[in-house]
Amino acid sequence: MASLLRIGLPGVQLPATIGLAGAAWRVAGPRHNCIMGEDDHYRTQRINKRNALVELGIDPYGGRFADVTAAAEIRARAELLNIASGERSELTGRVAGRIMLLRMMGKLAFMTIRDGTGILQLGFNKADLADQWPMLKKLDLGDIIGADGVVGRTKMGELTLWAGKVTLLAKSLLPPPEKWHGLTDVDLRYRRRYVDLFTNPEVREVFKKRSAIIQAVRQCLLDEEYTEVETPALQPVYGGAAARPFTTHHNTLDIDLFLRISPELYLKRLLVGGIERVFEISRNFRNEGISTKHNPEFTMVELYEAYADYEVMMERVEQMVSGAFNASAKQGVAERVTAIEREVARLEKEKDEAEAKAYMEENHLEAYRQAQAGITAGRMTTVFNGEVLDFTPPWPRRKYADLLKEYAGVSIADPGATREKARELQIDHAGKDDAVVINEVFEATVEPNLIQPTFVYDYPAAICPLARRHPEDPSIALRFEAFVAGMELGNAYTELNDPEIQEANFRQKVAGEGDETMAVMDEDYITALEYGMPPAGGLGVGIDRMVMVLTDSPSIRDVILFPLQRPAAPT
RNA sequence: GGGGGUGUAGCUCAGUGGUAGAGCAACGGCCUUUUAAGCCGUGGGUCCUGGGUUCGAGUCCCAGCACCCUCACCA
Repeated sequence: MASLLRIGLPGVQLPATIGLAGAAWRVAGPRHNCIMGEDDHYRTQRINKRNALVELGIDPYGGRFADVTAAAEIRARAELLNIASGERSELTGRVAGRIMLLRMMGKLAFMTIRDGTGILQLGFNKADLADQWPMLKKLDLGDIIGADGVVGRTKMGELTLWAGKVTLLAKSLLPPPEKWHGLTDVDLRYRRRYVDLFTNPEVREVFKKRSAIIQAVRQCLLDEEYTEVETPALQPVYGGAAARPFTTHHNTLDIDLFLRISPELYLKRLLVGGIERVFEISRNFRNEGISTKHNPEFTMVELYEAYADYEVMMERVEQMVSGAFNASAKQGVAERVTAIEREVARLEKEKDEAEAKAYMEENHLEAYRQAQAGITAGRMTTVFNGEVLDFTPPWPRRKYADLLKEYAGVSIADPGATREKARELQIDHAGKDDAVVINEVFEATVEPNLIQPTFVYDYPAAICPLARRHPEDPSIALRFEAFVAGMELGNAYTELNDPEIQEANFRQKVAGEGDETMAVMDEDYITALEYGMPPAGGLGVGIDRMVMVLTDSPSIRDVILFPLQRPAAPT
């Protein structure tokens, strides 16, 4: 991943400044409780420079800086002017951004700054800058500056804003990471995501895509006349999933509350209330393990549609993922191919064939080329963990029992054989219900093989207390899960709206589920069903995982800005 | 919780029981066309923590901590 991070623009950077509000900077002293050794000479030197700037009458933290032109806009406008190398144009502009690279050369200086749209080279010469030249020498990598100047090209042809005036907008007190490798320490990247973001362009791209994906999902549902709602995250009774909740306490009411593990039971209350198509993009909290696929808080879109069933929900999954694909991966694949090819070419030129080849393989160039070819042919192909995935609807629909037979070699109707298989797989099945054992065998044998997007439908009923039973086989529930890359992406039911069966299911203790059981009685939910809930299809899709597969991010922590971490040890 | 790996300068990383290293960054000097990257010089360390073995430990042993990967549980 480290080398991947360096695709694209060179990085550089510097952590944000903390706790320097008001006049505090005038007397800044050592900061305590810092994670790393930051009370060192790097910081001291920068504080000294900042103080020197104050002496020059400069506010080191700037202020409003109006009428800024984006770097990308400067680039686009310059493109139309056909400026020759070594020439300056008539085009003037004002830009602002963080100093990423800095090359001081006697009476001439170049900087590369970055704003939200990209990078731009600034050129300074002592004659043009006049009395601002001493100030320039007090600037460091990581500082945020503004510049006014005229657009031109250097002798080497690089687009450059030749600055006549420079404005300090924020002095940076901490040194940025190494400019070539960027910040690669995984722990530090998450703890100081702000540094990761301004250092590593690919990271910003992932989160821009995440935003675009969420927008696409929302738009898809709004287009289908869904209403977006917000339901409680603080719940007196938790439910809607098999998971352990976080507990908390409200002081005034003096009651214990749970952080929601799922919005399901509230959203279905809204079906009772007559909001017939309803969805929520909600944060859910599950007090369980952390892994590459699990963060204790994660984002789901859940939706419920009256008079529909789980087959309609399959179409909704395909619609949402298609929208999300077009909003993110489609462009991303082309960009990745270009970026990898560029880096391979550089390595071939500057290093050797072997290194270039290794890079090519490490970054799955062949898979990306295949995916791009697929897109050109009108398919929704992308790459995740080196595998080409094809999201083009319709996705394969496979019956749970058939897959169990295919991969585990056992019949869903033969608990004895299933237990035998469980023994073989070294799954502890003693004292567990048949359905639980079957599902554990399914998870062990089938799920890892579900690489391409696939709907698995008709689950054992005992593990689906909120789903309607199959009309012809009460041991089967009308439920499907969507899988991709061996990962569960979504889960859907034809919803159970019979209050008596629901109540019985809540009371049913399924052996082997441990603490993570869905059998938590919710009296008010039963009451709601007794008023009458329309038959409905319901669906939940993990947004984080969707972002993972659409951005080729191998860990869920790569798509969550601030994943949960143990607090840094005091120093 | 089990297994594997990592932890050395601000960052990225070398380091073979015997004086703690490189590149970038920083500081000083020179430099008007650089593209990660001019030249010369200088400074910079709780080698994750605590024990142990040893004449001597960054290196070997034990324990702990943090992070990553993986398995188990879950979405």
